[in-house]
Amino acid sequence: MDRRVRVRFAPSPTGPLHIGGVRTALYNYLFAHKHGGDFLLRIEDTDQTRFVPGAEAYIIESLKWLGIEASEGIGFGDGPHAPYRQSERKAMYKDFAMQLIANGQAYYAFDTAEELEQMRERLKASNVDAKYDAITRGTMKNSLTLSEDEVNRRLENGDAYVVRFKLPRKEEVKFEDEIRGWVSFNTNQLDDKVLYKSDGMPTYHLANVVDDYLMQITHVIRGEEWLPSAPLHVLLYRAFGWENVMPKFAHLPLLLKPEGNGKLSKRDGDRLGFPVFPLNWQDPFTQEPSSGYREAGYLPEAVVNLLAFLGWNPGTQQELFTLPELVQAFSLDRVSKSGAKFDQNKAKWFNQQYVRKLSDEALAPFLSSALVNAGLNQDFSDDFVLKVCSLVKEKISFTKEIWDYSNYFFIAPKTYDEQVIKKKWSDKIPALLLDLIANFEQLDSFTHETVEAAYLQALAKNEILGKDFLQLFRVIVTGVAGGPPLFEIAALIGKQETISRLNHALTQIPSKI
RNA sequence: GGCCCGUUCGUCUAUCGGUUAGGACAAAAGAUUUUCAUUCUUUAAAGAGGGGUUCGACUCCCCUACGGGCUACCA
Repeated sequence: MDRRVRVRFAPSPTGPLHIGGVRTALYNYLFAHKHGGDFLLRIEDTDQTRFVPGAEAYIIESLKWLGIEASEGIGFGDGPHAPYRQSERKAMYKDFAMQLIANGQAYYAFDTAEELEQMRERLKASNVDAKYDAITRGTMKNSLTLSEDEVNRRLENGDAYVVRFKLPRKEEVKFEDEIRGWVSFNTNQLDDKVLYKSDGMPTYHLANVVDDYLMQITHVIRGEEWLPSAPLHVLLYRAFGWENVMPKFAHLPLLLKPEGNGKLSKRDGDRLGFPVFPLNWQDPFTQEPSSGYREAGYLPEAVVNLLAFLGWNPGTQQELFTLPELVQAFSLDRVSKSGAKFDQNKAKWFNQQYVRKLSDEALAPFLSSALVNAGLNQDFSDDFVLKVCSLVKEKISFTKEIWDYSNYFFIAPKTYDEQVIKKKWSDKIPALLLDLIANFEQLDSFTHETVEAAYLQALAKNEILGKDFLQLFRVIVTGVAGGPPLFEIAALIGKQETISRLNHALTQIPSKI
């Protein structure tokens, strides 16, 4: 039985999507495209208490920024299974819960929070696992212990109830995980999970299984944190009689904190010195900001590439992959089993590779927006900006660094690298600068070749060696000790500006020594 | 605590019983670059521990240790 591959990414809108979630979405996307299938985005908003305004839009914007486009679902155009937001599917879950009750696979439970608490306290005191299971269910207030009349009375009365799954006793549940191989659990360890909550919403377990069934999902690719509840899901498919179309499971290794302990969490925010979110985010309740990859100067292609390699590799030496290339190369059996720590250095390297590949035209907007911020955007031509990009491109690792490395093209330096001044300035310098200025004045064509020739001529005349002056010359023109080839910088900023900077140095620097 | 999953250089990883255990990032050294960056060359760096199975184990099995996840009317 060959079914069209259909996978889904099903986040909860409880905050910004963190990169672990992004990677899960990416692997789903890659898998779907690899097999010519569908990738859908479903929003699992069954917990109304944790709903965060803006989170859903954030998730969609993040995926779009990264190019991880869904073929159907919220934000990407509804498909045949709309709605894709579980809160809007609310009505249909109850029927499924009732179906299970009718089959004797689930039951009503009327226990209050206090009663549940008491039960747990009691069991803990006697050193027994505190769970609502085959043993304890007989001591609680549910449709298994209460008379039919009493249950009906309570239901008619509108008493609060939940629907719990009646877990079979001492049963070995096995399934073959696409990444981990055979995994088995004993139902003794599990509890009678709530399937349907007293607020009329399903829990994750019910909604997830029902929706995956209805949406004809063939592969469930999700984080390892779901592994312990996978047997419950398997049992649910059985209880519904859907075992023949049960999706295959693939539980992804977790993304760990770089400093060692624990999985990367939303709460890590900026504490780690690198973004854990794709986009900037501000918590609507606390106003607390969190930074994102986009704003930190990462390119979406780089983020996709580096995330793909956290827990997967192609088995070849190739490390740089475009999204289509990843689709080609991806396979679940090359996903590793153990958690991966995020490595900031490697992330930076990936980004650097992509920044270098950028055309000047593609890089220019990042510089232009910095110019707008500096109020200088009117003063320079597109062509000039493009040339600056070309010169500075290989110096930067992140797009947002471009201004730091190129501001002297637009603004004459106000300060000079002190170490270089201290080391290289001497009494012979002013005369040399004067000659340089004179030579430059005579140039009709101000190119890096003519500038260099004029520079060499002045050096020779003053009997100064290049190694004693070039870096000082650089500092005089740019203010800083490093950068692209100096004569090209001079040629770009032009004759007048270069001369003006020399004059400025002549008047400013001697007084500072 | 219980259950489940995992464990190769500092980090991401290759290896699917026989290799001098390979690559990348980071680190160190050198060359190139008038500078910085780049680039190139080189160096250092790993199978958690203990038992088996086998002619042979990083690879298969068991135990221990360690790490992680789950243990809600959260997902």
